[in-house]
Amino acid sequence: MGKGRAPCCDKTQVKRGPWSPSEDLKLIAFIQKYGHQNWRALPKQAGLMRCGKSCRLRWINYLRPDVKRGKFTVEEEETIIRLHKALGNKWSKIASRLPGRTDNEIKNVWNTHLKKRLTTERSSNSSAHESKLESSITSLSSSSSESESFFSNERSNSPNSTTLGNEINDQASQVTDKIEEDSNKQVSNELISITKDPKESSISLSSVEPNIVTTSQNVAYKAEEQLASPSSYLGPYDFGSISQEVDKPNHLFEIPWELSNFDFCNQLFDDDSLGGSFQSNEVQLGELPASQNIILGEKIVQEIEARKWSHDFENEFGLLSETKKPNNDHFLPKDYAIEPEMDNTQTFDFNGIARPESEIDFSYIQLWSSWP
DNA sequence: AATCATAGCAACCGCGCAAAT
DNA sequence: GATTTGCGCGGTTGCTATGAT
Repeated sequence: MGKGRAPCCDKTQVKRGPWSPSEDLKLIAFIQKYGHQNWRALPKQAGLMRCGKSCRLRWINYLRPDVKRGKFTVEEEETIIRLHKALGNKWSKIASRLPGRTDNEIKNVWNTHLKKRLTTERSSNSSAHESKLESSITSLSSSSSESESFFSNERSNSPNSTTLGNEINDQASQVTDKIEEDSNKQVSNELISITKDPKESSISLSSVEPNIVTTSQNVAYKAEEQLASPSSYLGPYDFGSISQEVDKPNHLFEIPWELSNFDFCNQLFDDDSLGGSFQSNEVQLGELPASQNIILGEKIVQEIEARKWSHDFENEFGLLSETKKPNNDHFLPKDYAIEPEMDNTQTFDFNGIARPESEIDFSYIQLWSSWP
């Protein structure tokens, strides 16, 4: 064995392209139980034919329980615009100020919406009459960050800036100078707070940028609310905020919070036929042959599918008692509510096997039921 | 109704830095 | 200290949905 670390992965044997529901499930189940200390080793251990890099990306951008989906709020967009002005394309830095948003998502929003919008506003404003400029300046003074960004850029970047500058009267110049000065101060302060390592920084965000903190606090509060109220938080594919969702398939099924009691994974890992290799977190996953890991992943998926259809069957033939019916049907498509609400103390008997209490939290797992 | 253009977004690629050996 | 890989980041691509003609 030579120097350095082991090779990343066999590029010829990894799957690429869109992730399937079963792959998502395998990844979520594995990370829930074992975490992701080593992305390189994870795919093999989880039974995924994916590069570790791909797994990391999928987890961070899509499957993480705290990832926030849906349209960006006006406050978030303004924050992005401000931070982009200060930092440029430092998407991860910007994302760090927007809890629940990923750098990839922010990057996409910037490239598809914000950049375009700012360009449009610039061009429309550059052809405006003096009176309109004065009007804009008036509105700028009311601390619209987006407009601040536009205006300061306009003055410095527009080819017509000299001509325009001659048209602007002294009073307007004074106002814009003040705005730019304030804006630069604000940007500088943001830069300080962002570029400093949070662990080392003692700078209070609230002391430098009230608007951003307000936004962040809102987002943080919502995130906390979601975590504190499991029944209202459905994770990445949130039916509760479906009205805010864009470009999402309509047919989803969800694994409700209650399902964590079933912990079929635990049962699978305890299965004697697998040599009990997964009986505790102390087990070295690397010791398990890859083929067995793949079998484990497949079994997880199969069991979820079986549960889903079992439930559908019960619904179809009226075998589901009223007391067992889910109380969250209002946000779930009828056909895809997998399991009824369960007594937390009862163990789930699937195919005659009593299930132990769960260690894995599947509460936020939702999957596309129809995959292209 | 069919075709084409555009928008939106998930995923991949390649690079640089940090860390492991 | 040199070598090699892991990880994270920013840029880019390509697929899908939607709108326009």
